[in-house]
Formats: sequence, structure tokens, C-alpha cells
Amino acid sequence: MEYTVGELAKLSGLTVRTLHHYEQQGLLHPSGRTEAGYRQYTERDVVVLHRILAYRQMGLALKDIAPLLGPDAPPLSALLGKQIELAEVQLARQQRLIAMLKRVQARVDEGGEGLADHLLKLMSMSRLYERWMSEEDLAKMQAMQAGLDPQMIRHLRDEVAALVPAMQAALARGADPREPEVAALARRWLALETMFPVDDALRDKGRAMFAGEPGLQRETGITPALIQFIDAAVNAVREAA
Amino acid sequence: MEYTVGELAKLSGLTVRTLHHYEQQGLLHPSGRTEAGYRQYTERDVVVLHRILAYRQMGLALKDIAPLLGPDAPPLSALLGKQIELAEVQLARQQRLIAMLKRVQARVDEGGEGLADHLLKLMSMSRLYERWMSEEDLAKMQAMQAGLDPQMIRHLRDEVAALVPAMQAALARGADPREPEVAALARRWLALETMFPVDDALRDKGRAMFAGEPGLQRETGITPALIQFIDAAVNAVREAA
DNA sequence: TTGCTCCTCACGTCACGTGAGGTGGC
DNA sequence: TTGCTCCTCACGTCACGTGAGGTGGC
Repeated sequence: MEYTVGELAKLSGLTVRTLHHYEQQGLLHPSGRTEAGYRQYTERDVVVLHRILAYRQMGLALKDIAPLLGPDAPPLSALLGKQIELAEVQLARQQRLIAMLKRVQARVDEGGEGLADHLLKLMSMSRLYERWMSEEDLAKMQAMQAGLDPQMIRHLRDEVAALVPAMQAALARGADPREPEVAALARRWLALETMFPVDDALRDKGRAMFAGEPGLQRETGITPALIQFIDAAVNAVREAA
Repeated sequence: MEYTVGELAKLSGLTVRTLHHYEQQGLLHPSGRTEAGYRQYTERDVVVLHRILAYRQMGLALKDIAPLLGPDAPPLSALLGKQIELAEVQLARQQRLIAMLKRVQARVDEGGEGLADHLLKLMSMSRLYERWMSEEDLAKMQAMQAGLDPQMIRHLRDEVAALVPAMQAALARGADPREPEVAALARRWLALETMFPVDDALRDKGRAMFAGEPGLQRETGITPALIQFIDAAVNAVREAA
């Protein structure tokens, strides 16, 4: 079975120009030509074309695809497995996006903070998370969030929003982490950690993220110094118990 | 609160150049400039930026976004609702893609037809479906497929693969749709329709698709004439019962 | 003969990226 | 004074789109 460019274009859903372009880029040369110069594509070419499309959907640039089409290329079935994995990662990402948008919407419905501001903050946060966390971490966080009811989330949010500035103030005035006023804050913090347990690996990654992102520190006011101060205060409370 | 380009870039995850570009395109002019000519963005600008990003994620070209930023633009909260809807449509699409890839993989594992060929066929089919069916139709089909066990699907596939050429042959030799040999085929067809009921609206759309896509007719051999012939044969069997 | 598909240039486009050369704030 | 961010051109790039002008098969 042989195809002309037009036929292959229809079959694959691409345009004729795109097939020409792939040929120019050295990706897909038709197996033959007719006397009049018409391109003739065979089944073998169709195999190569699909390989190209698979790599393209994986986000590779055309010039990076060319070297992957040689004789020592991985078999299509291996590619298929990778494709499925990739698609599932993207699916998870999409699910997280939707969850985020819905949280924003809930926030708006209850008439909270300025919408655009909040949305932008969340979007840049989610970009940060994508940079610092693995897919599994993100899935874990997503699962945690989904497991909490909205009222609990509100409580968590409000407590953090109250405790962080209070701790900052204490740190700024040079307070001792063991003094009673700070200890009271630390007990509330500890209560949060008990209500919303986070596994250690995740917590470490979160800390690494704050340490490595000065912009995030400026936005939230959570600096390494503050983290150390809170740690000291919480540990003091723990030891006292 | 005011931002420089660099600050806004970090906040939004865009590049400085991109913000410059949006300004060139008339999308986002900073509310002010310092004496030295530095751009000054305000919270109002942040709102506009988010609106731009939302529209961009919806797939609009920059020049089409400009007119949507005027004073009579829909409120951000409405946009948010549309964003969620859009994201859910994309989610469903992604789920269908994964289901398709997994079906191909199952096919490969059991050592069926040539993989590339099959995959390419499926991909162009799914493109056709996207053109002719609504999101709800696709979701319905997806649900139907998911509800069947693999053995049933194989049976359906094999029967169709056997019946279509047999009906074609009968039509080609000018057979009467009521003659016994054709009636035997029609009974098997009817059995399939009973085992795998399809609602009428979906069936009609499928027919419209075959009628409107000559390429699909050539690929499958299912022409309007063949459909008419099968209908006649099936109806004859129905009336006889 | 008519209409459709094919051919090869080659410039256009969209959304930015990437220096080039220079000025302003801590 | 040094380093960082900012400024304005302006050409480059990536993956094609879109004619321009001409030839071949049913």
C-alpha cells in the first residue's frame, strides 16, 4: 500500500505542508518518487511518521527528533509505554489545575481576598511546586488536600495566617524561643502539625524550596531564620511536655 | 503595592521579554513610569495580566485577547468558571487519549495487527470523532467502552470485521437484502446491536460522520449505500420475527 | 479539455528569545 | 565604584501557513 502526500496528510491529520516541512528537516523522506516527481510513502514511512508524532507530543523539538529515528532507535512499543506514562503525568497535572481553580472559586464565592491577586499567587506557587517537587510528592499533596473538608482547610489557613506574623514579630524583637508568649504560639503550631501531619520527606522538600527561593521568602515572609526560630520554639514546647 | 517588570515577571512566571511583548501588542501597559523610564505595574495591572493569561490558556491568540480587556469585559469570576469548564473538557480528552493508548498497548501485547498502522488509524479516527461528536457524546462512548470487558470488545471487533466485507460482497453482486444468505448476516448484525445497544442520537451522528467523510468510507469500506443495504436487510429480519 | 493533486521556491506569521549598546539606583 | 536591573532597538527562531507559478494524471 502506497500513499501520496495528500493521502498521508488526511490519514494522519497533518497538512501537506507539514509533511514537506518534516522532509526538509530530515525527519521523513518518502521511500520513493514517481516519474513526475510525486512523493510515494510506504507503510514503513507511516511507522516513522507515527514515531515522529509520538515524540512531538512528548514535547521534543523537531531537530531533537531526527537523531531518534535511526536504526538503533527504541522500538515503538517502548515508546508507547512512555507515551502512556507521560499522558498520565499530564492528566495528574490537569487534575491539580482543576482542583486549584475550584479552590479559588470557592474562595471567591465566600467573598475572600481579591480574586486576581489570589489566583496569581496560587499560579506562581503551583509553578514553584512543579519545580521543587516530584510528581509523586504533588500527587501526595493533592490527595491530602482532597481528604480535608473545606472548614478544616479554612482553619489551617487562618491559623497559619495568624501565627506566621506573630512569630515574625517575636523574632524581630529578639525574643527567646522559650519565653512564655512564644511558647503559646508554638503550642498552636504544634496543634496544627498534629492535625495535619506531613511526612518528613515532603517537609524537607518544602524547606529546601523556601531556602532556594528568595522571592517566595519575600512574598510569605518565611525565611530560613524564621523557620529556625519556629523549630526552636516548637522543640522547647515538645521537650517541656 | 507596585512592581517593576522583573518583579512582575517573577510573580507571574513569565519572562521580562514576554511582558514587553504584551505591551507592544497593546495588551498590558504599565500604569506608570518612573523618572528614569522604569515601568511601574500596579495591582490593577496584575488583574489585567491574569485575565490575559487565562485567555491565553484558553488558546486565544494575543491579538484576539486585546478586545476582551476593555471596560465591558466579563468579570474575572465568570472567566474562572469558563476556565474550569475548559480544563475539565481537556481532562476528559486526556483520559480518552490514555484509554486509547492503553487499548493499543493491549493489542500489541496480544500480538495483533502492526502497531504503527493501528495506532495511526486510531489517532486519525479519534481526530474524526472530535470533529463530529460533542464532548458529551465522546464521554458517553468512553463510558460504554469502559463498561465492556476485553473479551466482549474482541468479539465485537471480530464480528464487525467479518460482517462488513460479507455485506459489501452481497451488495456488490446485486443481492436482494431479503435473500436467505444476507438474512443470516443480518441476524448476526442484529445480535450485535442487541448486545451493544447504542442510543439513537449517537447512531445518527455516526452515520452523519460516515456520510461526510469520504476518506473514512474509503478506509473502512462503509459507504452510505452499504449502510442502506444493511438497514434494509436488518429491517427485513426484524419484520420476519 | 477541465479539475484536482502534485511540484518547488520563497516570503509571511506568531510568540516570543537573544544579544547589542546604553542608562539608573543601592 | 561595582553589580544588578532597567531601557530600546532589532535581528533570530521555531513550526509551520500561504500564495506564486508551473506541471502531471483521470
